[in-house]
Amino acid sequence: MRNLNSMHLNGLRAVETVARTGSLQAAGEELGVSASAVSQQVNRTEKQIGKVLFRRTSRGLAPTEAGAAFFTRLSAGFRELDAAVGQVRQSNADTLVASVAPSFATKWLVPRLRHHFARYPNVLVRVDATERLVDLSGSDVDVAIRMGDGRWPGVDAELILPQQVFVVAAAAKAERIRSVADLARETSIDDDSSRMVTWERWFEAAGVAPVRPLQGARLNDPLLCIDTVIAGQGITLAWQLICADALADGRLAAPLPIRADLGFGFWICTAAGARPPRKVRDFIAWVREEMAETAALHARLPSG
Amino acid sequence: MRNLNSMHLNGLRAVETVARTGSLQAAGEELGVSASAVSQQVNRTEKQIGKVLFRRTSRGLAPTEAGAAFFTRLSAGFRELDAAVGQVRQSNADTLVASVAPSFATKWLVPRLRHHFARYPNVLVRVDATERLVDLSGSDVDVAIRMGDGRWPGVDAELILPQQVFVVAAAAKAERIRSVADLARETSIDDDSSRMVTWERWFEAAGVAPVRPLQGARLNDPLLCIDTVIAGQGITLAWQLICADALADGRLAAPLPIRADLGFGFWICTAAGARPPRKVRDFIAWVREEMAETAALHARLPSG
DNA sequence: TCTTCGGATTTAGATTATCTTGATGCGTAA
DNA sequence: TTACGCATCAAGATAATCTAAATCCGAAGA
Repeated sequence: MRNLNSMHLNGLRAVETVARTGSLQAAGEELGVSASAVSQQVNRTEKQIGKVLFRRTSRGLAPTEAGAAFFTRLSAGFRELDAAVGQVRQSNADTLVASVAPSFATKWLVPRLRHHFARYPNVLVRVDATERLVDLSGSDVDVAIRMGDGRWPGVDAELILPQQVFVVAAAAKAERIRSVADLARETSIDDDSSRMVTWERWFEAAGVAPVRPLQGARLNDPLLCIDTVIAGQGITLAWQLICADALADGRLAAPLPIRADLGFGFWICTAAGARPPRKVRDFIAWVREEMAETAALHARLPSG
Repeated sequence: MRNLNSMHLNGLRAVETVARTGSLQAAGEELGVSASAVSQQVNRTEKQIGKVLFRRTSRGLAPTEAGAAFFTRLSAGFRELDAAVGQVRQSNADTLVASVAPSFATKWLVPRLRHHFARYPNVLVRVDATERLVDLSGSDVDVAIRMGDGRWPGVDAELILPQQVFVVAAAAKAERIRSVADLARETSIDDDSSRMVTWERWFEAAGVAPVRPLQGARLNDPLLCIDTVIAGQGITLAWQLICADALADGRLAAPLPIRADLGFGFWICTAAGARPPRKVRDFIAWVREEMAETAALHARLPSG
């Protein structure tokens, strides 16, 4: 941008408009300023460029030939800018950005996205899979689905899927676990990506005397924990969403009948106080519907 | 430009620069303002667009995905503008605009232009053939070649080809004209594109008693007059440049031996007071050289 | 040739936009 | 925890830009 940085862009816009409309008056009208202002802009730009761009005639400004090629490219440039602005503005209307945890994206959202597309073909859903709790009013994220207790500042949150927490183990290992006391002999694979699910809180919510499983790996992704457990490396505390299919097909088992309610689940969140636009309300309604099936499935999960 | 007219272009430039450089500081440096100023520009632009374009991180601004496509097009647009400005600036160096009368362009300049190109292949000469006396400092015209007495305000003028004025007629008609008195029986085809050449001034300069030729057509182009005279429609006052070839090949004859000096000729003019750039000085030198041949040719012209 | 008219330009002052500085906040690295 | 880098905010200073009215200029018409 060597040439451009020393130019007044508004001057260039004035020049382009004058070239296109043929007079200062018309250009001024299009730009919403007086003809005088346009005149000054054009003159300044001519000075900056070092060439006379218009011949002043009694019925307006006519491009000099030196200017003709210039105006063509100027117009092309401004049209491109215009299109860029138009596109990014419009993209508001037809794309929806959902920020979700990677585990939720993998296990639930992405597999169902084609249903959403079938119903709302005009809306492109972009999934922003991140651990980070994004600031809904300070980013381009329209909606977030988060695991937690629903108490976040600055968001309106609706509980869409309550979750219980229970012990899971690979099928072979599960047979050795008949009671809570047996946990003390097992190695625990802990997820530290969330502060919500801990053995302490689980024993407390389950209302049983705490025992101490052996300390195994600490991973920062619940799905990683599940995979590690499936591989027979130990046990972990899980909730329905992340282990439903592994329980259903027998790769995992829930050896104990205790499903503790830690008061958490999945919430769908929008920026506080603002009525979400249509596309977001549609998306939320769609999530609720799909969630109904998921919740029913979870209720039928084998355990104990 | 529906979208663009409501935007601050400088804001867009700020956004583009930040996207490219990755931080407000760097962008500010490139734009020559403080980081704070860039921050304000970016924020305002985000407000105008209605979308958050950057994620604020502790080591700079990172584009949101919504922004990525936008920045691509923004950059393309600004590059186009930049190229346009660069081109029109540079075109100064390698094109030369010469404003000449149509008759001079046809009879002299255009036929010789290929010599100029042969010697200065980098310089594109654009011939602006117009009757109008252009304002050399208020247009993109670098040099003008004008017929007259050299007294024009605002230009530095150099006489390159003095011209005499004499009576011409088609060969057949010329035989009937033996003396000035015979002119009274002829029809005169007058050029009124210039005030310089009139029968009154010619008789005065020739120092002979005026007679009145019959009034024929009045045309606004000396070449048109010549053609009309060649067609046998009458006589006219001409000067060497416009009738040299017709005299040489016999289509025209100059029946009288009087070549009146009206004090006019062709002058090459540049904007007053300014030393012309190299390309213009080269052009003028070239014109002088070519003119030497032309003047020699004119001296050998048959007459009387 | 004179007048008139449409448009461009100039000028000065008023109004806005923009910038700078210094303070503040926030997240990462030491 | 502190320190650092960077973004942001706030207020005043500065500079760009606009408007209005007067003026200029060339073309068309009387």
